[in-house]
Amino acid sequence: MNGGAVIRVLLVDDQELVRTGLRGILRESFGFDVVGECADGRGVSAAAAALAPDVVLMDVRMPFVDGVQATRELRRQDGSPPVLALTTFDDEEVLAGMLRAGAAGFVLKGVPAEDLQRAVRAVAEGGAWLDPAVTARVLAIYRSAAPGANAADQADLDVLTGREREVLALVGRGKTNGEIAAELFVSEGTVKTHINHVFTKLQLRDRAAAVVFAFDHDLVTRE
Amino acid sequence: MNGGAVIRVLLVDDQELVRTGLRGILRESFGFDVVGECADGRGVSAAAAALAPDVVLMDVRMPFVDGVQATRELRRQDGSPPVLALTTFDDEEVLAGMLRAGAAGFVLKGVPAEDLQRAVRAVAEGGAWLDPAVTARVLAIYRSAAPGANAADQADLDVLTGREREVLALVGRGKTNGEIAAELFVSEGTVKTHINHVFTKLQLRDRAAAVVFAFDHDLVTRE
DNA sequence: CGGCTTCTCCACCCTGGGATAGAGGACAAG
DNA sequence: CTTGTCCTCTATCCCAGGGTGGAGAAGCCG
Repeated sequence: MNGGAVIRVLLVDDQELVRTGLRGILRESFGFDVVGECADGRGVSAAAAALAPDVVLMDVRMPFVDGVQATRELRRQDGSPPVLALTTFDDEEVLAGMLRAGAAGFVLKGVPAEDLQRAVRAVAEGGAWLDPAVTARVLAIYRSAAPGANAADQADLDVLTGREREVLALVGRGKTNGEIAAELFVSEGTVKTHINHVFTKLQLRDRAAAVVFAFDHDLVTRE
Repeated sequence: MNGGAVIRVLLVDDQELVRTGLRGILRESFGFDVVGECADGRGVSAAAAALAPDVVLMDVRMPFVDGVQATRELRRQDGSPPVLALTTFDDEEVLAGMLRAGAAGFVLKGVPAEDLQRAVRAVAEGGAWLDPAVTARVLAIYRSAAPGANAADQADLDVLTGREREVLALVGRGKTNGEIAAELFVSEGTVKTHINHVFTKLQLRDRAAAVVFAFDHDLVTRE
């Protein structure tokens, strides 16, 4: 997208002063070009479409349309530039909101100029950037959801045979016995047998409980 | 723990050459003091207890006891120093393993010396640090698990009445109609009525599908 | 007031799913 | 070869759960 050339930046912040500051910081080190500015979230999508920036530097708290909304809207269009979120306070809700809205990075105002430049560059090149101040919280969430989170679950699961695990996974996705039978090319009776074994081994009452179990143990991937 | 004073570092890496390099980098900028070294994961806990470092710089791939194991063992003791993971390749499994083992940071070998110094300092001071190269993947996981993940769900849920949501939440926890009836002090027939309404409104086939729905929409808290 | 929603309950019917008790074949370990 | 595990399939029995249709009470709102 941008082969070592100048990085085109779109600034979005309601305060003129902040925009001026950002402009200054980006001009300090060559390699950046502020191609446009918006004073609030309205029109960001249009500006991005017209100016084709490599990255959008987006404030969070703004009048009319805030950064979260604007980011969500922008990211809905494909080919849209990545967003680097910019905010003064690292509120948990704001952090989660921006990242979930599709922001590729998150920096706090008041970081050294050099860090900001690095963040913009990282995001513009398709990477991600997190301000060290918020990394700890993101990590905490990551740990509770990271792949391999079910290390301890093995203890429960390894009493099951491979086929039983397979069936349980399908039960966990809400399938009926008939569907499971069709999917595995066996008779419905066989499915019932496997399921009964699963129930017995895991002390589950019915398939609803099995679905709960499957989710708790990450046998199914969400949505 | 360390009021602006020198940061005491314990190096753990099987390659003498790497340790030498790290020593060099840390000596470059004053403020660091390498108080000890280990050539593999064995003895890290003992060394940490004896030397009381502010941070442990831990390689991942090592003979005998690898970084993940060593970190897990170290972090089990309270008062143990934070661990900064150090590795050459950013394998997903390694990343997840170290962070889940309790590492407070993750850097790739070959980062600029300055970044390494910042990472060590951030972690030593109780913060966290992620190498920009791995930030994107951590963010991806974060997004799928972050608080407020159910913002868009409201659209589906608000077709339900309060009572229906209540019933659905209990179905989602694997309860039978009888149990739900008892819990809500109504007859089982009433529960059936509510559940049927839920099924109709949300186009769910049976209670297993309802459990899946409940989990997908965070109506139930995991475990 | 009359209409609307929500919550509650009842009665009927029918199917899917779960419990139980088998049995045979494939394959590996001992 | 025997034992054991796993996968497959069969054949009952029976009830919780789900479909349908209706109805009364309470509350809200124009």
